[in-house]
Amino acid sequence: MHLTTKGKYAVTALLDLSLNQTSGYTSIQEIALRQDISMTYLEQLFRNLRKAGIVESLRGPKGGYRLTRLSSEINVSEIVSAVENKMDATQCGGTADCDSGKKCLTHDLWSELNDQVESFLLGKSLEDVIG
Amino acid sequence: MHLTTKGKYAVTALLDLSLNQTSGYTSIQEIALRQDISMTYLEQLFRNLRKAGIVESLRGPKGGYRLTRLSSEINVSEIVSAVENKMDATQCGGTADCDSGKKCLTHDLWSELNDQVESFLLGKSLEDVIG
DNA sequence: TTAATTCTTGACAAGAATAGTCGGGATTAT
DNA sequence: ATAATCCCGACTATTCTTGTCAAGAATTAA
Repeated sequence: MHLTTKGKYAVTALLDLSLNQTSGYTSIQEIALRQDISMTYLEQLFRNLRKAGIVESLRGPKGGYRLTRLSSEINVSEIVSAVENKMDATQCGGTADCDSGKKCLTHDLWSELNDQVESFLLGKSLEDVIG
Repeated sequence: MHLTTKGKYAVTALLDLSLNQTSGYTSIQEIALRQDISMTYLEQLFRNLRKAGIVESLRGPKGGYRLTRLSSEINVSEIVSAVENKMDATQCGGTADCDSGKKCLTHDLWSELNDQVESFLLGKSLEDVIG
């Protein structure tokens, strides 16, 4: 299971987007400055957030990004999943063939842990986090 | 948050130890063979498990490791903590000074996630995992 | 006592992943 | 047209994981 700065930056950036929401779009530069995150690195993350349908973009002056949904309709799990490689804690990636075809000793343990984390993050919307 | 093969190997090895418990000690080689884990890598992990007071060792022939407590009295959280670098999900490591002295936007979120994971793993003893 | 076995320790190395950079291209408001 | 901004792919540096290795210390069995 990995939760790295990728996921954390992404959540932070979207919270920033949510908090400073105007009628228009917010540029990556603004977010990068406010949250002290490398701008070019943020660009990479926003590519994935866009592919995942969490934000939409407009190019050119006055361009930038905005949320596609209300902040109450976007949960942390989908944000993290969009940018993070593998949150799955099982060795086999969930296929349960971790011990030469069979389930290994610890499969159910890590699988349960996945469920715990997943359901916690699913239940947290951006709005919830803002509090 | 990191959960890597270190933590998983450690739990697997201790489960193996628990399942194949005799009156004496079990060598790392046996465990490595049964669980298909690099022996020299396991040695490293057992150093930490020993420092953490989870296992005790005896050198020489008939030597090896054994649990210091009943498997019902050893939980997964302490095993993972013993070998894994940082399970803490917050950027600041819990000190809450993540945003130039103040709590960052996401501090409470990751802190809560920590608690979730921690309490889940604390509640799982080796015996529980064996089922 | 000697040899074999096993843990103990520290240093080293390969590979992968993260974190971040860079240069150029496409699009759009003004 | 020009400047702002997103878009994309490739590249690099650093860190972490995942080991390996060699030498040493302790213990048991013969």
